[in-house]
Amino acid sequence: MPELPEVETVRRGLQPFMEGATILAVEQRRPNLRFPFPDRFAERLTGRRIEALERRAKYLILHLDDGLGVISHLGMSGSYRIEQGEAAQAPGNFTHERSKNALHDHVVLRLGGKDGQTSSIIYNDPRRFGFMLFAEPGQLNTHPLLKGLGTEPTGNRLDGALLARLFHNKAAPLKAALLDQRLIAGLGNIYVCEALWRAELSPLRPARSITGPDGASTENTERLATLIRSVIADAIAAGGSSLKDYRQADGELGYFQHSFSVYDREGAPCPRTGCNGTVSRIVQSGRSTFYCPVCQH
DNA sequence: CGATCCACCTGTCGGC
DNA sequence: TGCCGACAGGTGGATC
Repeated sequence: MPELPEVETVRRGLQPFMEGATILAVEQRRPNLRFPFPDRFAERLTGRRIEALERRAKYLILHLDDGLGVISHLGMSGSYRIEQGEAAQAPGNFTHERSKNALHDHVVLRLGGKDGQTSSIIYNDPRRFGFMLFAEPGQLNTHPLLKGLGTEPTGNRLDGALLARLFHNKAAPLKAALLDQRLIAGLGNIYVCEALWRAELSPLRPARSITGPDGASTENTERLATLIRSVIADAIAAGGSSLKDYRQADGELGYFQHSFSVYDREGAPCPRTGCNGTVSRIVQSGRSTFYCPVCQH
């Protein structure tokens, strides 16, 4: 269930195991996910040291000691889990009571940490919309999947003035504009719905209608920018709090159980104090939008 | 060019 | 119970 906050939560969970670790072995169990694995995938990873694990938008990027970049995207259903100890010693041994979920374990990385501990990092992805690709040394910034990405909604670069510039002359509905990764990178269906609800803005409204003439900042762009940042920050903070038990009994990386104001709450009363509206579900660009038609204008 | 749709997959859930 | 359709957190690529 990965939007930016979930991917950041995964990154924080993997980082202590990955950074500084050496890749001892790689098991690639099928030829492709959404895309074919790169040629010599396992071979080029084996023996390398992982220098850093970075997140950009919804992508995870491993930086290896020979300059190779590994770009990992979780798609709709991808997840990583960490196994330590005996269970991790036998990748491929899933014949006994290992759940049928193991059917979708597509990649296993055996790591030797700087502390001498070994671990297995397992990528699972039932729908296989995720992928792993290489960026050759020095090519990360020009990689086709990364070069067009817009501004991160973390930090302070996303403000009302930037949003106004991005949306100036955009006829597309706010919902579609906020999902456009070339404008803001990392927002997905859930947090777009939640941010628009917080900002009391209708997802149907043309993006350009909240900017001033000539793309000037307005109260609306200021408020929306602020609330996008806060919803993402809140979600990351909540995901982070679930990190303490990232390794559950089954070894699954647990996602924070979000409680949403509108997402997936069709028919529920609008939670805004003083609003007597009901959460609606409509379809925009083929995807569900949840919003309150009473207080979002 | 920009804006819109579809395709890619498997799993789950609700209705009959 | 079983079957069937709708739907799911994303995005590259085809098409207009």
